[in-house]
Amino acid sequence: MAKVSGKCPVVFALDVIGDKWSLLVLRDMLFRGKRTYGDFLKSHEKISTNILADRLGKLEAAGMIAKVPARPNSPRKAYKMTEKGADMLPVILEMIAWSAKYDRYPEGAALIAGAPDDLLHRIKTDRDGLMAELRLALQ
Amino acid sequence: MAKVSGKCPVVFALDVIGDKWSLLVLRDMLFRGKRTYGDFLKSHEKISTNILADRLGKLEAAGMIAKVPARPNSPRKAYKMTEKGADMLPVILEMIAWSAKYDRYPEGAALIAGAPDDLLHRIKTDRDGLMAELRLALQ
DNA sequence: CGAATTTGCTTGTTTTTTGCAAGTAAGTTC
DNA sequence: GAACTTACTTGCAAAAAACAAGCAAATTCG
Repeated sequence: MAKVSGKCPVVFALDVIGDKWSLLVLRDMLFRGKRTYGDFLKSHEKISTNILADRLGKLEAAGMIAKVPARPNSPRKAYKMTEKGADMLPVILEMIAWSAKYDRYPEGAALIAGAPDDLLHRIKTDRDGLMAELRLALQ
Repeated sequence: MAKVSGKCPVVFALDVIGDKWSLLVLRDMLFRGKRTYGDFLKSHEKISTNILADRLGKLEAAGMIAKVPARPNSPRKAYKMTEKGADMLPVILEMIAWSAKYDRYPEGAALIAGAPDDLLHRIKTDRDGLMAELRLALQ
C-alpha cells in the first residue's frame, strides 16, 4: 500500500488547508475550544458568513471535522475535530514556532502585546505532552 | 523582547504562506533545486506568469527568498532561499508526513504512482539529518 | 403556549484575485 | 547583428471573496 493520489504530498495537504481560512477554523477548534458556527464567526479575523459556511462544508467533506449534536439529544449541531483534523496539529505548531522566531523587531526594540510564551516554550521542550493535552481538550 | 506584530502566530505565518502558490515556490527551491523564473514556470502545477511574478515579489519582500546573480558576474538574476525561508522546512515536512498518512486508499486497495517513500522514512527516523541535507543543497 | 430573540445558515451584489493570452525589452547564442 | 530565450508586464475574462440582507428552525422568556 502506498501513496495514491499521484499528487505531490505538499499539494495534497494544500488542497485541504491551502487557503487562509481553513487553517484558522482548525486553529479555533484546537486552541480556542470553538465548536459552533457562531463561535467561529466571532473570531478576531472576521471571516464572512458565506465563506465560513463554505469552509466548514469543505473541511467536513475532507473528513477534517464532523457534525455532532451540540448537546445530547439536541437537534442543533456543532462541529468536532476528527483524528485527521487533529493530525494537522504538528503543522500548526511548526508554523507557530516559525512565527515566534521571525515575528520580532530587531534586537532591543520595545516589547508589545504578549502572546502565549508558555506555548512557545512547550513547543520546544514538551511537544508531545502539549499535543496530548490539546487533543484531550477536543473530547 | 517578545512577539510584536500583535497577531496570532498562525496568522503571521499565513500572511506569508497562506495561499496555494507561495508554499509551492518554496517547495520547488527546497526539494527540486529550482532557482530561476523559468524553472518555476515549468513546474507540474502550471502557475501562471503574472501570479508567479507576484509571488516571487511577495516572498522576496517578506525576506523568504533573495535575488542573486544567476552566475557570478552575470546581470541575469536567480533566486535563493534565505534562512527565514529555509526555516519553513519543518512546516513543509509536517505537511508531507500528514499527507503520507492520509493520501491512501482504504486497506487492500491497489497501489498507484509511487512517491518519495525514502523521504517519508527519513522524516520519521532522521528528520534533523534530512533537514541538514536539504539546507546544504541550497548553497 | 406564543412572541421575541438567537442561531445557522442562504442569496444577491460589489470588489478583489486569479487565470489565460499577448506583448515586450533585456540578455544570450551563433 | 539577427534570431532566440528569458523574465517579466499588460489587458481582459472568469472565479472567488467580502459585504449586506434575508430567513427558517431552534431556543428563551413571560
